[in-house]
Amino acid sequence: MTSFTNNPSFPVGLKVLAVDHDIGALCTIRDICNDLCYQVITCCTISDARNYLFNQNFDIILIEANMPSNDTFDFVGQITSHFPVIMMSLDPTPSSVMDSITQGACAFWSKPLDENQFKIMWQHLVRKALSETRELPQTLEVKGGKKRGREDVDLPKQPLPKKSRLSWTTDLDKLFLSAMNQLGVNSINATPKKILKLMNFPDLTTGQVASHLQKYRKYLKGEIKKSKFSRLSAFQGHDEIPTQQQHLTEIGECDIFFDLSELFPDLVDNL
DNA sequence: TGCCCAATAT
DNA sequence: GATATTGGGC
Repeated sequence: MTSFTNNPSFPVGLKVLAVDHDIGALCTIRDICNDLCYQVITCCTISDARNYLFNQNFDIILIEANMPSNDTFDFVGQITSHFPVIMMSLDPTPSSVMDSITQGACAFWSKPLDENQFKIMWQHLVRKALSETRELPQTLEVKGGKKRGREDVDLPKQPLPKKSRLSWTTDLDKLFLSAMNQLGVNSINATPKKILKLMNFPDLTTGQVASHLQKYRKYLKGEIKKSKFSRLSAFQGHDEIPTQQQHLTEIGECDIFFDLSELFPDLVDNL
């Protein structure tokens, strides 16, 4: 996986249960999950899905909305309080989308499935964890084995870990500088909220961006060295303060965007 | 109010 | 030193 694995927001070995009567769709899901180093179990019926959930734990469940059996949505309603559930369909009618969401599903995906959606599907896991237990995402690695019933007492209750402070990794800096580049380094548009929006990084806060922006501006004014601002400088190897144009060239048109396109193809497509 | 940002705290 | 929080100003 990418170097994001050293970021606490990025889960390792996400464990997925995929339920679909369409074998071809299950093969696609299996291939994508294998590409992404996710663990995946596939099955064709709700009944099999129940058995899997009874015997082992999963991080996230993917279910075809138009299964032949008529108990799909009942099943979904029973499990969404314990797992993030994503529904999917080749034909996402308003009623099937509405039924999915009212049963507690966290998303509805149109087929054909897109690997890019899988790359960020763990956001639902993070959101669920934050809303229910306030646990940090890094505690969400596969726990394995344990059966979960419907009652909340079956959910692991760990002492709330103290929220660790953000570390501005090279990857985060790339996102930050890319956002700055898009907004204009010296532009009044380069405000924390807009930067945050462009960075599109899960759980990053405006305050954290604002704090980093403050440091970045100190660097631009020459009050601190580049090496003290960004870890990127460790391999870019020069300390002079760029003009805006130099900065655009430096950050926008070279290898950083190449890296970004690998890490965030959907982001770069939108540039 | 919400947001920004410089100063200050941890 | 790096990041989070505070508080005044807009």
